[in-house]
Amino acid sequence: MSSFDEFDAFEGASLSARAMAARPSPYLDDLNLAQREAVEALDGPVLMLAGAGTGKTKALTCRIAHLLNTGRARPNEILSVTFTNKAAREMKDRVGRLMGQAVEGMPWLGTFHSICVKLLRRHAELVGLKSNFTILDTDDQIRLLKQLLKAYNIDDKRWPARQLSGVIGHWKNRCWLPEQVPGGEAAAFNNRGIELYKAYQLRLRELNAVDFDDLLLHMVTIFQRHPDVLEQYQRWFKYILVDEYQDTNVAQYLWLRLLAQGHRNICCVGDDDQSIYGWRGAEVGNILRFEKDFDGAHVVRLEQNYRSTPHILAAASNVIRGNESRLGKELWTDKDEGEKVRLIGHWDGDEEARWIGEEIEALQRGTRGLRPYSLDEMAILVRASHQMRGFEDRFLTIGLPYRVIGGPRFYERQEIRDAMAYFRVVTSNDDDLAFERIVNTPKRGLGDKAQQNIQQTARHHGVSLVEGARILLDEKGIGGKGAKELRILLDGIERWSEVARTHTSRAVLDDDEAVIDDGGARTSMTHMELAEIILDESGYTAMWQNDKTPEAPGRLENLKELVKALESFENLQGFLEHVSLVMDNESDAEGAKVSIMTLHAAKGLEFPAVFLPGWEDGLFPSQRAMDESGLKGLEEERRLAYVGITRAEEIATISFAGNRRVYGQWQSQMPSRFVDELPEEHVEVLTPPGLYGGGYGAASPMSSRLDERAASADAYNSPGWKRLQERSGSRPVSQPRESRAPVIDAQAISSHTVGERVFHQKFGYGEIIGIEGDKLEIAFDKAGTKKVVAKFVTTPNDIPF
DNA sequence: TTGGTCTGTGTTTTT
DNA sequence: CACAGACCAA
Repeated sequence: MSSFDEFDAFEGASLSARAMAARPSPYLDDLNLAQREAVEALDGPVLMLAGAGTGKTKALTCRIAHLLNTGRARPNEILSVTFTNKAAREMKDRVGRLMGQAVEGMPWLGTFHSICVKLLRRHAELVGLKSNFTILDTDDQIRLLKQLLKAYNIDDKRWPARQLSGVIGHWKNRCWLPEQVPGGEAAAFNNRGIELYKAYQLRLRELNAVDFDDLLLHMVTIFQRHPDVLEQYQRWFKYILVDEYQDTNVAQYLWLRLLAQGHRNICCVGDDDQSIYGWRGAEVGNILRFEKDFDGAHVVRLEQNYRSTPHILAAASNVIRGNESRLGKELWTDKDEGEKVRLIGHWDGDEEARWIGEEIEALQRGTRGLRPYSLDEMAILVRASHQMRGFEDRFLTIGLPYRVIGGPRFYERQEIRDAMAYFRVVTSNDDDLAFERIVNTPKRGLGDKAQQNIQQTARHHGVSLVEGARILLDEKGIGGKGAKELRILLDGIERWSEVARTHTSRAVLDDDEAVIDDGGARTSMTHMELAEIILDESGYTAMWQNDKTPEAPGRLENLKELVKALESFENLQGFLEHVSLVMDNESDAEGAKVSIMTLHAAKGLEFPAVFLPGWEDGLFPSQRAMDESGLKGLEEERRLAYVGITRAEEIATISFAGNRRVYGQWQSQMPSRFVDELPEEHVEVLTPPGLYGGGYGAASPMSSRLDERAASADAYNSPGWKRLQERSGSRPVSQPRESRAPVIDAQAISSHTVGERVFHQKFGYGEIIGIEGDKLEIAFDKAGTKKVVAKFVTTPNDIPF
């Protein structure tokens, strides 16, 4: 059924193994003692505790190289798991480089999910699925659950599908099948959670579909119920490596333990201090418990840091010291001292954004004896994504190029999901969830009622929605505009499906071009052309072409990109199989830009200069984390702080604001408790230009509870606050708002007039309502009134007057 | 069926 | 404040 090329027969083992073992291992010379120990301890369980920036990936890839080089295993016998595709790719690259391109494949180096898909496609029938099952994205999942709630007559306003999805996800992360959910959880989702979970799983099986969590859950189930299958893989995977072990959830842990049970050749790499995904099921306990789970485990600590200066490391260490349950690690470096961690308080969030913008420009120029930094070397790491807006707004007005990392991923975008839904329907006509998504996109006059009709007909006849729709049409159960449009759509699907079927593979030359009989005219096309035709004929492309919102051109661009991405696949089917798991967001590489991202997104990255704004209690540590998870939550927040600080190589700048607009309301803020955990001797307190000497809480509106807190003696006595007061001293109340003279672009001034219609990259169309130097005040059609720099605005000539 | 207005809500996110 | 989802009127 499926090809077993990853398992090709193993011949001449001992001789080749011996020949391999005789090879030199030059890569070992590059390692420090601890790294070398971790690489050379090949057999038995190994826990590599790798602190931030200690060369973990290096050790991991060398270990793989060593396994191959000593002939312990061949590339296809090593199971090597990561969490992200990016990490998997990087490891593949680096192993390839170490081995001199000699490593073809490493078919089992990948994410938990992509490896599980591969395995599950082989054994799908053991959990009642066909091997061509579809993987649902979150949209599909929610839609399915909504239908379920409706069927169960549950008010989805009081009990939203999102919440149910969360509950089920939580259980799946723990590896509980519906019948295994413990009694203590029975009250979940209004006492009906377990019942609904069971129904959901049933429905998924009917649809021949799985969600992301199922990929692991099903594999664990299969391993547990079919010892013969498990044994086959236990024998095949001679060595197991796991990256970011602190992020594994129970399901992943069980999966690994089952596979490692035989030979126990498992090497887990991780850092308990960087466990920041507890809220989505990761169990720090997995790494804390490792030595108990794997008796006689060899524990290696990587503590020499190659990334940051001593001041930065000291600051990070001192913060993380506040956590109770740690395996214990102390990072050290032989780097020169460098700059102290810089700490600065601001009047409010706007001030903070303004200051950081200026500081970035100053670093760029190279000031105070520091080397000049390129924008690519700088990053702003925030706790919550809504903090990004302030920086974006500010950077847009001053014309500072930035890039936001970790926004909606490419394949999560509406237009990409829509397009993929079209492809899904075409490749498998019975993909009901995909059909549902596209049946009225673009608008075809097929609203709720018509769709319900189709659903009913389909269910009544026990067929797919596409089939049901056809029956409904034939029975004249639907009329008017909808009927006509539906007919066109169904005919289209039939036509495209035919092409997709006849056009099987690009790899086989003879089949390269599909030939369809189109009213006597012979047409041939590639699957890329087919994709374009689907999007055109369905009216989907036209929908965005007619859309006047500023995002529309970008969406069309993305669709083009999607079609281009098809090129590297054999056919639509092959594309769909991979895309849901593997597609990454596009890297907009052109030009140096400051990166803005969340602390979570920053894990694993490093930058010479890092800004950590918004260190205020309630924001960071987040109030919610503390309310919901108490001390555990606070400790995770603290690890987040640790991750943030350790991203910096040379300069770390922490800041907080005394006032911040939260949900439109001004609130006064207290400095984060983490600020007080910074070691004073490694911190330099900076003074913002124009910091009021008067104090933070006093001048702010007395409207909220937080306000009272800030205005109380407590706030003034907080050490972080005191320290700032001492160092910054009193200053006159009036001060320049801008420390730099505005640069005036003479051309810009002369080329715009009030009342003119203009176009802006980000905000779309708008009308100029004011001009101030080189800044234009523009009332945008969609984005409201903003001040932007004139050079970012164009006068479109296709707009009359 | 559509689109507009209203109401409620409001971390972190990979696959 | 800003956005999504629900609800209601045409």
